[in-house]
Amino acid sequence: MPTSNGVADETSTPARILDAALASFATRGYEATSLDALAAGLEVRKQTILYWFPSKEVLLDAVIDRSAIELSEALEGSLATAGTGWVRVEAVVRSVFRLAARQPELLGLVREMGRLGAPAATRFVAALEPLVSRASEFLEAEMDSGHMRRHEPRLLLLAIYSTVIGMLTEVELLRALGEEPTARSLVRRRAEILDLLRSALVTSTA
Amino acid sequence: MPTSNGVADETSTPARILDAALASFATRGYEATSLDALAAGLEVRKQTILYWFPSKEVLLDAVIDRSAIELSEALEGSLATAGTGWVRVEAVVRSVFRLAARQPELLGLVREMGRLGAPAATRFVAALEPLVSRASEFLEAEMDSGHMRRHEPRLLLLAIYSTVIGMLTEVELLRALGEEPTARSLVRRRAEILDLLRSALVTSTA
DNA sequence: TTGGTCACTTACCATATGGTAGACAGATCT
DNA sequence: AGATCTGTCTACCATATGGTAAGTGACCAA
Repeated sequence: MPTSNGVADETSTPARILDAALASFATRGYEATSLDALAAGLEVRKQTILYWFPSKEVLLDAVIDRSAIELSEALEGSLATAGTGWVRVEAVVRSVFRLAARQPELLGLVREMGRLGAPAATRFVAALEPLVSRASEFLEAEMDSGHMRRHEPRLLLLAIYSTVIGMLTEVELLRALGEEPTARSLVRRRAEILDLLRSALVTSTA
Repeated sequence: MPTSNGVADETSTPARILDAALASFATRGYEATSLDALAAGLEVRKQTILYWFPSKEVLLDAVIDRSAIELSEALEGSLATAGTGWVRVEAVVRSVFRLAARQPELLGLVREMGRLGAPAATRFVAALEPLVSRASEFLEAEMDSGHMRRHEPRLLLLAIYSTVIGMLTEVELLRALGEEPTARSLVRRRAEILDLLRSALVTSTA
């Protein structure tokens, strides 16, 4: 049986397995990822993977858990920013884009989650539930106090989420639209999203 | 060799295969769909599928082609609506929601396309290219004539697309947010999207 | 009647997949 | 030194997968 704290070390085998699995799940997808291919990329036998994670599904769960934590930590900070409603929304969107530049696999996994069946998706959503609740409550409070145009808070959240994820993960569509995955393009996409959201949310012109 | 016009008839074997494949590709995903499972659902031997579509990839291409045509036909009509800029945008969004109620698999496939590798996604995007160009040009013209707030047309298109698709296909997230997939919920989601888009696009208050 | 085509079936097959059993080297403990 | 534990490897396996080869009965034209 594997030691429980083996995952902590960044360079340990289980940590490397998690990294590779996250990357492959995010790009190729869960079903399209084979343990053999994963092991080959790590220069390790497949059975080593199964030693640390007794099944492919357990591996997925581990990836989900770790990613949800990283995602929460990255966003909760910016969600706690000071300032009026719009400033805070902008801070969160900016931090998502920063995250996408630093760890694109994380966003890819988020997208993949929406596709996987109930067990995995539910686990992921459950892990992010506190973040979602806080964001939803924040939006509602800001609308109550008149800082933002009135919308259904949870649906607004879904709309923001979908747009941001779309702008960051729809690589084929972006290519078809002439947007290559460069840093410059990322900045343009961020500006566009912020522009759209501001005009949809802000009540009075600054 | 199969006869080329076998697909035309709605109840023919190839047409039924296409229907089942579309449904499974849209919900389970392409890789997670096995020809055996597909055949079992149709009460047909797997080899019958391979008789009409010589490989799984060819079957996917056929599904893509047929779906792209249906999608184009459904949207081109509403895109040709008369009226000012916003009215036409609203008409298109409404027709997408109508389509989602009638043929939810079609929207599911669209979502799946963004996930599949270059060959499939490219084929799909290419088939929809005329529609995308026309929509993009329309948006640009409306912005030039001052009917709409200025945005990057292609990125705006992607934003609208992402939001609509998200509202219609993010079933797990919607459930977590308390939105069950009922007809009533669909109406609320549509209202929310239209509200968001209107405030983001329309220049003068009506 | 016969020859051929069409739609589909039964019988196989090579490969890849997730997963199991057990051996083995090195470190750690007694 | 001997026993135990840890991490990895070699060897194997049952199953599922996409795909091939060779039929079979129905229909149809000559």
